[in-house]
Amino acid sequence: MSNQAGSCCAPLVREPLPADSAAGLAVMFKALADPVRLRLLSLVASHEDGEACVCDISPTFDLAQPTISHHLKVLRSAGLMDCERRGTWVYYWVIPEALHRLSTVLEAANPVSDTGSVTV
Amino acid sequence: MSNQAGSCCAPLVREPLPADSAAGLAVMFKALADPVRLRLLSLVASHEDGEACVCDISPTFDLAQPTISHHLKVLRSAGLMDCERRGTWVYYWVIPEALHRLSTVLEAANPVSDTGSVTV
DNA sequence: TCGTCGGATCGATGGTGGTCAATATAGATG
DNA sequence: CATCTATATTGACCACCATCGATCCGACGA
Repeated sequence: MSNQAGSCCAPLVREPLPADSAAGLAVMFKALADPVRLRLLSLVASHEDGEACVCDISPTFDLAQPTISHHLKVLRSAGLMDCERRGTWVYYWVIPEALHRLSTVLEAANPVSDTGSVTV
Repeated sequence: MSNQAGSCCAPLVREPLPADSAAGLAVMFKALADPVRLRLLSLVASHEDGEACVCDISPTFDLAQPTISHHLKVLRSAGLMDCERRGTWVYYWVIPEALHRLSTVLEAANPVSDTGSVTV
């Protein structure tokens, strides 16, 4: 839910961002606006097979277990991750398309090529 | 300040994000975690010559003037924008390198090829 | 069936953030 | 100097959020 894919993928330096697109993007950026969640995302994404169970990544943080669970839920609600239960453990993985969309939105008009010349 | 350029530019899906890098990135993502600021950034960046004075973009929002000023300050403190006074008006512009860094960090390892197969 | 373990949910709390009215500052103009 | 305009700063208010302890649920093993 809350995935308004499609018209919100133009780099925001190219044309003014519509208000509704901005609202949707803000939800995702808000999910990234926390050091713990950034590290959680990175740990899961860079883990073997691109997925990890909570017990693998929890010990990395000096945080109570409900706090980790809360952050994972935020990332999942924002559409950045998904999870699945396998027996006793719950595995999380990153949704690459979500990251890709955000990456595209942030692309600069002139991606700092090595020419060094600016517009003119 | 708070610009630790260099080691924080590897896509976070490639390797676990160090805690200090995560803290720095979180500051920037936090600045983007608001619809008004996303639209402000986009309006300025897509404006003529890549810069705009506050009076150009303020009327777009139904917000009080101090609120706009506050959001612009957040974006500037995060290193995403800079500004300069020219006579009566203050002009803002986006720092492309900052956007580029964030864009790089969010790059997916496998940019969603159509194969659908995972890894291997 | 019972106890244990992994993980999610609930409720509370302290801190942070978005917003505004009021005020201050800086430049332009008379 | 007086005054107007454009923008920033201050202080306050309310909402939201990160965190925790307590509790609950689902799966496994004895």
